[in-house]
Amino acid sequence: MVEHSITIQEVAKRAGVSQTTVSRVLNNKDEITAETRARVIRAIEQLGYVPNPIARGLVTNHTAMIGFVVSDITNPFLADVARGILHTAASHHYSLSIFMTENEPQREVQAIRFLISRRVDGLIVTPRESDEGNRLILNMAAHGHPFVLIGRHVSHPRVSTVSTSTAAGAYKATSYLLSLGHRRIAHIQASPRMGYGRGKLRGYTEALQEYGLQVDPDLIVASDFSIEDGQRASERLLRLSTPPTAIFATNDLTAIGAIMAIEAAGLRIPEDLSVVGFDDIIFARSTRPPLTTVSQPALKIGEAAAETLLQMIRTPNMPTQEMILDCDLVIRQSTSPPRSR
Amino acid sequence: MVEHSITIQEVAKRAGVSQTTVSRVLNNKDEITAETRARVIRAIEQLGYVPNPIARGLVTNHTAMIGFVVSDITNPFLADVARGILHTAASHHYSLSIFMTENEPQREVQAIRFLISRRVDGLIVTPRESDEGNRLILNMAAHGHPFVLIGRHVSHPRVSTVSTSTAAGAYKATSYLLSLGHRRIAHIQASPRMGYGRGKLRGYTEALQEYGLQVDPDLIVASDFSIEDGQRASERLLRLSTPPTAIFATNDLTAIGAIMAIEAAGLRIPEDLSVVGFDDIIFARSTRPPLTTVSQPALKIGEAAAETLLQMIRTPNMPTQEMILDCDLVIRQSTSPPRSR
DNA sequence: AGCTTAACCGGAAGCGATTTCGGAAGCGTT
DNA sequence: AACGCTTCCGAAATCGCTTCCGGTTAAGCT
Repeated sequence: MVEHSITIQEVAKRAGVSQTTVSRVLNNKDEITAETRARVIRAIEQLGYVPNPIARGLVTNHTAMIGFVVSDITNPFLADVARGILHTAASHHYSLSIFMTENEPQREVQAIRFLISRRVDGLIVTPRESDEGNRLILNMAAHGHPFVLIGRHVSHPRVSTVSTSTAAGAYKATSYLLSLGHRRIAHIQASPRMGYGRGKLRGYTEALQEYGLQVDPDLIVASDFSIEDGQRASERLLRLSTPPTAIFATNDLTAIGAIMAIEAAGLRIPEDLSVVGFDDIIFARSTRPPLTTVSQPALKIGEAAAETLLQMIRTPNMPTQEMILDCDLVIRQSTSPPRSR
Repeated sequence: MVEHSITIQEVAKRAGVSQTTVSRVLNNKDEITAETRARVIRAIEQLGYVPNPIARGLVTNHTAMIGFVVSDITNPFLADVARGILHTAASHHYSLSIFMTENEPQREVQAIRFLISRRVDGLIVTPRESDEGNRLILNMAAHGHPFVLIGRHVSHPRVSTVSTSTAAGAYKATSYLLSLGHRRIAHIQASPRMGYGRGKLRGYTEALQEYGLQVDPDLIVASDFSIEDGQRASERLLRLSTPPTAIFATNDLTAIGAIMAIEAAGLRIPEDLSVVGFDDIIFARSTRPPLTTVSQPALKIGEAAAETLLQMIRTPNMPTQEMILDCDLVIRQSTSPPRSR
């Protein structure tokens, strides 16, 4: 249905040269007289010729497409990561193909397979972590497909990682709460099926231990990365016989859920309960009170991921990159010393 | 670098048939004996063969990719639209290529050109509206490329539209404020460079006129679709000699900005000032007070857009579709009668 | 038995680019 | 004048698939 678009042949004919020559000026290879080059360029412009990347891809085995498999584009943090990827991909004339897994384990595998069958030149994946997924990644990497993983690690020369120091971030957050005087600090943890939460738990634990505190398993609850689930998790916490005086949530979405649950219970933040989140999404500023949280450079993560992926595509035996970006505690008004000691 | 992947030839050899036959079972065309078909399928499975869509695309002139040009994937409303598109695209084995314009006029044109040069089978675009963009869309549609536009209209047999009754939604919102007793109702309008705000202004105006009120140009301010810009716009409103008692914002982002500005000015919501937004993003629930807003079925918009695009791709001379979905006022706690009359 | 027809399958062309190989022309050197 | 190098360009093969056209075989009909 789409009308015939002009081919390299027609350009060649018009310029009075061979396809070979046209191809050469297109990819400016080899030497070509300034004059013929000019003639070809003129023909290209007159005809409005645009090379067909499909045909090109067939022979070069490159598509100039990268794939992004993401759990949930609706999470503002991940949307920002996507924006970063989009930026650098576009600036390198790469297109981005997105696939959402909605946190369903087997859909990660499905996504990777799908995008590879579409012949993307490389893949960025975040953030689930399943054994099956890791196996597939390893397998595909062994077949030469480059990967960059965000926030998780797989050991193979064709897979790089960009992540953030989430453990350090969690440590900062928890320490801050401790320094305010809190002793019963709950942690809303990423549910095991999300992968991804190990570092934060470690940072949380270390901070507590440094203060000579035991971690109380009652104070650790699992949640999906959503407001609703954060709400549910917090309700469980509030029902405890001796509830926490502070909640450290695995991300801002769950923290927002916590805020809503706390408010619904008729308690006040931060007077009755402090809460801190993770990610510093834009909406962390618009809660009441504004959310204390650990910021992650989402845009930079995306850009870095895309940048290293493009490098890996360009140079096949590049050594694996391991980039770790910093997290910073940003203190707003959802935290204060506990009411009574 | 990517290892050689097996081709249809090897499958054919292994199954002891011709490529033609393999191709036929792949696309289940023509008649093939159950027995040969089984043999071919077995060969495919044994070899783990996956057809190369690049090669296929070269001859069929279809890529099974659709393009999505979006102003800002970071806007939760648009992220939800994207999710809807992703859903139905994936379920039809189409992949989605996303391009962001960041609301820069010329980048819309760039995005459309880019995606078409990549040979996508069709395009979904939202929401900017520039003359140049419209011209290009018209031009490309005339070349047979199918489009579906979200929230805007271009008249051509190859371009369909899915939109929402924003005028009716704005009318409901404004009427509600009027019924509460408000008379000075400001409107934060989508800045002209965003396109897209005409309907809302109309609904707003009609509601006012129905109450016998003039629209006061001082009460209409323009803003980009961001929290920050909504904040700035609201600050201007608050500096008015007789400020409004209610603000109807063009979307939830600007409404959130309004809430922040109002609070920063030491005023209370809804006692001193009511605010209503548009879209009903998830974070409209997490502001304090929760935001009264007009909901739009973002997910459905995306799904409908993708669905009609796929239909247009499948049947070249399908009549244009015009789908209009409903908006509903959802009343939360950011609105109340004005303090004094 | 002989002929038509339908069912099933294969050969080869072609999609639009890149790339290999080699040829022609121009130039300097001996 | 002959030779060898560059420099510039073209012919043709190739990538992996679909599709057109036609051939073979078996079934059906008279």
